[in-house]
Amino acid sequence: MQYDSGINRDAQKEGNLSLVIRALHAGRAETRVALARATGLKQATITKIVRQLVDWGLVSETTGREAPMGRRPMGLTLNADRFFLGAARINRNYIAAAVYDLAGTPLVFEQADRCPEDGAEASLSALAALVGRTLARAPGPVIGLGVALPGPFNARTGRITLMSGFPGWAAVDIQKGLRGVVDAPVFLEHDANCGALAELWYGEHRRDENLLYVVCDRGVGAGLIAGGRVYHGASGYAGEIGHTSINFAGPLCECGNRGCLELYASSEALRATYAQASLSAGGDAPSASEILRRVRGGEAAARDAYRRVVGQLAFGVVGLINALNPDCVVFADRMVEGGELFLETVEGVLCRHLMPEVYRALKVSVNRLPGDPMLLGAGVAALDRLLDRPSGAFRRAGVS
Amino acid sequence: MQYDSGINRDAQKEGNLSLVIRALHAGRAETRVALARATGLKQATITKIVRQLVDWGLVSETTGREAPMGRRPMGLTLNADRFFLGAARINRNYIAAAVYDLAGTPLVFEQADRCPEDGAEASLSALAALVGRTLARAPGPVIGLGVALPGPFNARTGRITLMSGFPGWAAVDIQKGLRGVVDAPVFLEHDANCGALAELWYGEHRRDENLLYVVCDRGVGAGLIAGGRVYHGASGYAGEIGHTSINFAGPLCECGNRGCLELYASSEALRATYAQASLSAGGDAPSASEILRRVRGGEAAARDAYRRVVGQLAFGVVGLINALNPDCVVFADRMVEGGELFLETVEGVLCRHLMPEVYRALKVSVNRLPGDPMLLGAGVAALDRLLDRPSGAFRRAGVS
DNA sequence: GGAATATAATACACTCAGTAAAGAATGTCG
DNA sequence: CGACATTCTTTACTGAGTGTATTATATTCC
Repeated sequence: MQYDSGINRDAQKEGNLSLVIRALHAGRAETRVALARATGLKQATITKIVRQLVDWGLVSETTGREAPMGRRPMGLTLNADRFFLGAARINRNYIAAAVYDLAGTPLVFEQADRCPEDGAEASLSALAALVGRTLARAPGPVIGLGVALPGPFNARTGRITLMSGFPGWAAVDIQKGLRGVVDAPVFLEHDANCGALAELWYGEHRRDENLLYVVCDRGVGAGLIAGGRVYHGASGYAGEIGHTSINFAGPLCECGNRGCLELYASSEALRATYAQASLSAGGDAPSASEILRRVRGGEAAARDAYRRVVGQLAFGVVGLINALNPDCVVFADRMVEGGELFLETVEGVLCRHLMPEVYRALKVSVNRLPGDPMLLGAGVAALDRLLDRPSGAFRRAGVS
Repeated sequence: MQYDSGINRDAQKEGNLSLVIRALHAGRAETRVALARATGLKQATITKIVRQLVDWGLVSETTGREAPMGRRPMGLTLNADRFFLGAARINRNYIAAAVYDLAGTPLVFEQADRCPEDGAEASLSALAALVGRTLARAPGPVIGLGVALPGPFNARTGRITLMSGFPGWAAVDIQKGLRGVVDAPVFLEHDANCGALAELWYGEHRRDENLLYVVCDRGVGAGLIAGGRVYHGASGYAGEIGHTSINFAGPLCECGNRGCLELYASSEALRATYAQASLSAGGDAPSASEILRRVRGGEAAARDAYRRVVGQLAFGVVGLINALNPDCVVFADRMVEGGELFLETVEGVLCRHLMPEVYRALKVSVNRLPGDPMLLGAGVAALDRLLDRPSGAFRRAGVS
């Protein structure tokens, strides 16, 4: 396994380029002097680097804001509309593709239902076609394609390693299957990590280095950012908390374990809890979306069931927070759509079960990004990795 | 907050120096060519760097092993006995100090009982005196002092932030208190992280990048290595799993939560379980050490109690493993001293409660380092951080 | 207005970490 | 011995970052 690799002259330059681009994107600096301060590099160096970025068309100079004294600094802005990011997503229910600009604005978006019975080969072809169509409508050069996968994957082989509901997918090389339709590098990422990245780049937590992104719909998973970088763990299973037991005497799960979090905190759990509580076992249990509508509408039984299930989700997340001590936790996906009751319940549980010192320092929030945050995050994942070698990404595409 | 800082020429050089030293220490390369391959740097560069290290006295050339053809390579060895590491530890029960060489061999060791009633100021003075005495007996230059602390601390202020059994300690600046008695930089680290570092540098897991080090005695905690670096989390509380609830209907804990792991998996829990099971509630419950002796001796009641408590510990760790997906888990401290029964029990629980893909890739082991692994780890913590700027550490001390 | 001052950005010579290329050193093999 | 093969060093070179002086542009104060 390749350990850390040495810093040759190339790595030095690329690293500093990346650093400057990231600082500009995050709004951590808007002038050359500020960049020098933020990076620790000297002004002369920043001048050189910025000139490079301006040459590529990635950065523009604007009239800077007023200064109390001295020469007014030139403002620097990342041009969001000159390079574009491709994004794709495979889900239990659908496949989707999009093109984003560097500000995270979706410019093209397409979605299609997934046909699980089609088999992996055919589904991958369908996704490739969808992606090809979408990226063809991009208004400019697409520098990379990110793919949000519904579960852990093997980064070396480009294959999903485990995912109920995706039989046969372990046999297809997703990265390879998409490389043909795109004239840019393709990057795979777990969708929960995509969500975390989207939050880190475009959400309310851009300054945080340690972020926990909890996804809860039919399953429960988490994306992890540690020290500003995605954390995958040894084999890509970091954050797979859905099958962590929160009750060792609980009911049997399909995974063979007992009392898994998914049995207590998921859309299915919500349906079961609601059906049982409302005693309406006569008819079919309403869908999770319907129950969530009733929660927002104020129906007492729905709210009770929701409170209970969300409380159990929060209880499961307590263990994660104690393990990771993140700066912030963001919840996302369908289960958060119960209105203000969600955060109320979660914060109540966290307050009771976390150590006070940890709870006080913790920021808890719900996804507020418009659109599909994990699809956006797929684009971010591509950008994040492209910034390991910025010149490779922007120089070529910039010459137009 | 200082984000990533730019790579100036200095950082480049120091980074590559560090990389070479780490590669040599880990035995990942023993010749210049191997170093070039391992780091990605060119041979000419390695020649320069190695010359520097030889000048400092850190590296020696040996007669290399035979080669099938061509010139025989010169072997390179890290001189373990030219620079030395100071280590200190504060614990519930004792304070300790030691001097290690770079091979992790203890050369000087002193220990003293802690007097909790003395107050923080006096205890710190006692520790400082102990450290001073110990380091004075070092056979050569001590390049840094690492201090293993019994709980989370604030790296900025040098203060313990929370620790039951350490009243008043939040008010004293430990780093400052020790800086006076040592003519070298002082570094603080959580003792669980120290253990993890010791395992990473001198244990059986030197090639692993993600390591989980579980410490269990009167309390339960964990040290985390992510991507080869210690992971602290947002405020140093990462790995504090002792007060994670594994049973939301469990008994009340002193922390205010219910069913905390510490109530089920600790030396106190072992005593309680054993006392209850053996029905010997008439007399005093035997000490944990005594029970562990009986476990090794084969007493059925002791083994039953031990199995149960260790099983609960493992159950608590399952959540951590699912969250982090480490390459390996190492258990340490008093609770592992039950002989082969420990690993048997732990592996049984992990096998049942982890996802098969995660369990299969996971290495589980028990601390086998001689002596006090966390005291050794304190020294490693110092070394690890000194290697952020190797020239600062070795150049000065090398001129003798 | 004009001088003094302050801040931003650039120009230019310079430093030195890393490198390409050639050569020296040291081994095996026929 | 000479023909390889491999390791290590030397030399001249490249170029990223930098110190310093200079230029550009603002405010302030007389």
